[in-house]
Amino acid sequence: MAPSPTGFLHIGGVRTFLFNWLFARRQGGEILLRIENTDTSREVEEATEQIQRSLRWLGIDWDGPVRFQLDTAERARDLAHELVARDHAYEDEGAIRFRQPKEGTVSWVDAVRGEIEFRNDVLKDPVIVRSDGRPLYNFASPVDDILDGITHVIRGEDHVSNTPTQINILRALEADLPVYAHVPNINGENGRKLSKRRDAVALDDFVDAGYIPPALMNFLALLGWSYDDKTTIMQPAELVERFSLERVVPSPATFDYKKLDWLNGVYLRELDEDEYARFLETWLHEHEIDWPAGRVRATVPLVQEKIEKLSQYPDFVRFLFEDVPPPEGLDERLVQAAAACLASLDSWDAASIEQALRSLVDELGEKPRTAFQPIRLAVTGSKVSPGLFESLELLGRETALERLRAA
RNA sequence: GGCCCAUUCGUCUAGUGGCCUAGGACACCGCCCUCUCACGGCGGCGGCACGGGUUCGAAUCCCGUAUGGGCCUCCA
Repeated sequence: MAPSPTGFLHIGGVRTFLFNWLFARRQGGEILLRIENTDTSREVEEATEQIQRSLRWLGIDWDGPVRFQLDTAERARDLAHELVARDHAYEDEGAIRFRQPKEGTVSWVDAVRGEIEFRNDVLKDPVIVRSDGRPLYNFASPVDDILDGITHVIRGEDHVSNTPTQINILRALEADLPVYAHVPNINGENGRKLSKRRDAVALDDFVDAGYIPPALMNFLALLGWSYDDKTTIMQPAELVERFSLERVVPSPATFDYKKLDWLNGVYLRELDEDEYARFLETWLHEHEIDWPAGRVRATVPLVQEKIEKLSQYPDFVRFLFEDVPPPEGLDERLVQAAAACLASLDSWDAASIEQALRSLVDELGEKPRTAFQPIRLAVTGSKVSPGLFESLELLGRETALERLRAA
């Protein structure tokens, strides 16, 4: 995995890394994280840290220390001079250019796209070492691939046209070729390139929205890859067990945020309540919402089936943590009858509350559907809420009665 | 403009010449369940870009066209 430290990690890049990781772990191989920082002018401070943090959040790891491309600059320079000595490269205004073969073709069997062939005469002689002595990506990258013993290069399709040059360089260096796999791009919802302005693209945006790692990983894995014609839900371990480059499709995919929402909901519902509470607490903490942990934990059974993103949580249960303004225009007779009924209840639990309110509604000759709605509105301040009886139990008798009387 | 790549329901995909009157999932619509919302169940809508070949037979192979994309930096 070889990001350049020019900013936050783009979701398309995350997906490419995921394929690298799934492949390496599936094969029992090693995966390296190499930061391609030869363009010091574009380097963004913090980016290296942030990239690692994002990958770890998703659950992607790597073997050994992080490598930096600049660390091998000297070695690359030496090899460039060697190429000059052997007439495979030449000096040009202080820089060094690689001399492409002038005839014939260069081709490789791409692990996702099959055979790809370029004519050598359309390839330009690329600068491989700048006049200031720093190597450029198209040279530093294959050189590091040799140095690191890279067997498989899995990267975005935007690198397809760099590949013939890198292969020619590797051949001039008399090195073995790695297997190349060029995975498709990810498009935004309009089928065009993901745009920073219109689409959520930074991994942090997804963390903020309240997606959880295994759900996002599952979703990303399915963008351009499938296990078979039926299976959708796959935990990280299952993805590792099943991944193969042969089943990566060559055509670009459009990011479907609604499907991600659904998938995240599936994962959220599968969590046990304590895990769910931990995700909630982390998310709330990061958004500086300071609600008591015990009560947050108590809301879990009320919300787990209802929301599909953690970011929907605060609005959904706010009435349990903060005051609600008394609504206007409710059926006063009904609300006050409910208050009286609940005031005289022996035991304050959801089952008793439900039983009492149901018989009240029955006595009044109302339909449950229409009768419970004003009560919900008085108690939660909203027409949409968790289950009414469970909500009342958790709210406590005192507060519940206050709100009913105020309405 | 040159080179390279891609093209199955709105979206992600299954499909590697007969198993396809093209399967699944999300979305959407309808019904059921139901205290709202959700969950769940049942059903529905909807697709092989186009044109030529090859073949007894093509979503699958070949050619062309169209559309979309990538790259053409002393960026990565």
